[in-house]
Amino acid sequence: MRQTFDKEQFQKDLLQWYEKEKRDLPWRRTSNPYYIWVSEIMLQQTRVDTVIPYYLKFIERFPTMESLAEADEEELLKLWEGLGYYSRVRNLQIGVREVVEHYGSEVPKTRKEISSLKGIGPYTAGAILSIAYNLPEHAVDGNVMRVYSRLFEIPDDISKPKTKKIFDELVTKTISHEDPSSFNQAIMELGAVVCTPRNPHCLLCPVQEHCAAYASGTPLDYPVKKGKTKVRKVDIFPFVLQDEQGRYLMRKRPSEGLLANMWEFPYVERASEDLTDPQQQLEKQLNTKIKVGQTYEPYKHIFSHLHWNIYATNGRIVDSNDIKETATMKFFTIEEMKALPMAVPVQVLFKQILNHIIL
DNA sequence: AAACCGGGGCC
DNA sequence: GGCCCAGGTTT
Repeated sequence: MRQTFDKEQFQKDLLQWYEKEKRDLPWRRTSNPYYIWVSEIMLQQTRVDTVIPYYLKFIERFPTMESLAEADEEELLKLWEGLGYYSRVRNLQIGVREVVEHYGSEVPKTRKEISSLKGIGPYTAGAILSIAYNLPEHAVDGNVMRVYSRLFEIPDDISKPKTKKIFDELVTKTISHEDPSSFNQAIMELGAVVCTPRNPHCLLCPVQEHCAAYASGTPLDYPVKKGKTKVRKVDIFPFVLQDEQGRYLMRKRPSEGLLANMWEFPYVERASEDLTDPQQQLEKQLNTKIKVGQTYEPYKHIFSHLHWNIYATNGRIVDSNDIKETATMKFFTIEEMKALPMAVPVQVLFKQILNHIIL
């Protein structure tokens, strides 16, 4: 650490600012470690404003760890619908079950024990320990790395796993032992509202005088991050297929991988240079004949690592006796479909169906 | 160490 | 269109 850094004054400036400016968020009105846990999982890679309504619904439905431990996965996924990263909620339930069964329903208070729980990595362990139990543990996320990389002009590439150790140690050295909970939340709050990626509000920053990058006029040079991921483009051909009774054929995705266990309209995918007919592909896959109807307006869905161009068609199964219903391939009525967890690109189609029926 | 895993907001 | 977000797990 550079010699001119005044740790005590830094903590004081930061905590005074936080006490005055902190946002009133639902999970800041509790120190219940289970509620903090839920909020931290939801906040992974997800913005505060998005999380708030999901958090309130989730806590209302599952006010205790015991109630969550007993929940059906389908209901969990439905509550999580639209948040993304659906394995988060399954891991959360697994972790909560471990606490109920092996820790007497008391969230453990050591990094070693809490880190052993499913879905709790180094960041979430530190966040729960500090926020709920007021222990001086580091909780380093993207915000913290950005703030500290500017405070100390850290030249290391934050996309490299090895670099994280530098930030863990810096936070451990500088964290307030009088109020670790507020300290960690204050750093994250600072990163969220002041020390932002593109437009840092340095003139409003409570720790401006402690910031090496500000002194050098280089905040935008930090954090150092490189490494691009190129997105794969795929054409998706979903078929909205009804049987003779007007029910819709839905398919449940595999239990692992992209959008695990979510429901979808059966689709085939095709690389752009492939010329095979999607309808024939699906007929072969389902071993049935399809009478196609109309096509929907094509639309896109962007994942961080994948770019879907979606060309949907509706139609009918010529003879629904061809389809042997299974746990992962069934006909549903509209009302039944409303209870199925569907990812956003699937909901786009479902909403079109609902609108068409009303008209 | 690198790949995988959603979705939305912002510039 | 690219980047970012209160990351963790798997390979």
